[in-house]
Amino acid sequence: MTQTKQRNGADAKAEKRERLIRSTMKCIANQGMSSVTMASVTQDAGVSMGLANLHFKSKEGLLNETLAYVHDQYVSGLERIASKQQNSPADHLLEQVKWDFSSKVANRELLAVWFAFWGEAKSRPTYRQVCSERDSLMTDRVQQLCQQLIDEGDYPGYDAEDIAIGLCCLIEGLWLDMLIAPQKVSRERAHRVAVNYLATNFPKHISRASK
Amino acid sequence: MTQTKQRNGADAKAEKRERLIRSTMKCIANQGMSSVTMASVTQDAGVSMGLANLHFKSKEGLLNETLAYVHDQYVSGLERIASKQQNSPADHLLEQVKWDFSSKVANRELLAVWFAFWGEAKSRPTYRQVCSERDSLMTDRVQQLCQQLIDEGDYPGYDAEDIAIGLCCLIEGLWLDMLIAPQKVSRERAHRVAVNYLATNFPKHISRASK
DNA sequence: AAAAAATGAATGAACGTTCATTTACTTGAA
DNA sequence: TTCAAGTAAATGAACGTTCATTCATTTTTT
Repeated sequence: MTQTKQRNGADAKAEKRERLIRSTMKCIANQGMSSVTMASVTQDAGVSMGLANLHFKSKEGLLNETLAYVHDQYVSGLERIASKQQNSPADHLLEQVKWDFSSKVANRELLAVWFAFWGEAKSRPTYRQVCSERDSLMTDRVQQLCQQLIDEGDYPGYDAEDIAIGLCCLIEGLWLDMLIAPQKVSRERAHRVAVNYLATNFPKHISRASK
Repeated sequence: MTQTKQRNGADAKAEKRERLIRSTMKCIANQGMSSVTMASVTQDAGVSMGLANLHFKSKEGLLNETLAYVHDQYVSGLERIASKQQNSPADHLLEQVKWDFSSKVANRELLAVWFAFWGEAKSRPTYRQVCSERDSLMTDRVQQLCQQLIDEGDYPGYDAEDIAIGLCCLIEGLWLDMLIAPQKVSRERAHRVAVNYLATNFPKHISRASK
């Protein structure tokens, strides 16, 4: 008897939900968003076709919940890093960057899912809203930290928002290249490039060798 | 009688081809890749459904040719900038960045098309190959220019490839934010952020005010 | 007149959704 | 504890729709 069968109803329901979402992610990564079908998702999850509609009402619902799932995962990572007492804004930034290129975040399946939704964002306001919210949460926090560094050090002519947007966009662009050209842009290289960005902007606080 | 009808056969054929591709781009941007249909594309182009299959053999063929079309457009832009006699590597880089955030390149319809293909790239080797080729052409050129600046100036510990990848990824990430959050990342801001990246890395060659 | 370009209705495969039915779990009285 | 009644979860075949593709026919160009 599997562990599944020993759970009670509520847990089983939640587990099926998550299993369907994880299968959706796998299908998006392996087949592409435009080839995802309810049949392939439910088959991968090992459940009947009807169940997906029972839990998510429709395919659209399943995709919306999948985006919400990866969104929440990322946001809770942000929160977790912020809640840890950091030694300094610089360390906080470095922790953030380190996490953004950890295997939890920057693995190709998850990146493929993000880019699949980004690729549809222009024509789907629902997707765009969730994606831009993730973007704001990340940028706003980074901007605060950059502002602290600017205030501490002597960095004339620096605009915290521009620098924050630069870091966040650099990270997203590095993710793209990890997806498209993984042999050229490895996780290590991507991380190094992002740290270099910080080191070049804040030489008094962060060195190129930082990890 | 329209201009179309006055052309000869070969020109008319080429024009229909391009019109179908442009309609495909419009449909990808407006409806999303996963909602593009042969019916919507041919209706937008004002031709019969059969014609698309006549010219492109299949929907897959039409999408492949659409990607090739935007690829060729970008690459010829690269070539054009490179063929112009530039005063210096720094000017060349600035010209490149300026073009990357011109309305020709960084308009939301075209960006939506790029991200639609990027979003499917993991599961479609054909797309990935074309996309990574564009990436290489861009990065290689930027890397050469960065190397020239490093050789000219005194920039200890600089790795041209890392800096080049940084610039290219920053540009791509800025494109993403222009697509997802255009009210936050305008064309002007994106351009400024990219120039700042160059100015911060090469302070002896490029100033923040550069355009 | 011959060749090329273009049409669009017809075809059949693929897909999302539904719902009558079955299976599994929970509850509470004996 | 036991068991029956009630509730929730899950099934999957059937249905109707959508879509890409085809091809006999028409229109346009050479």
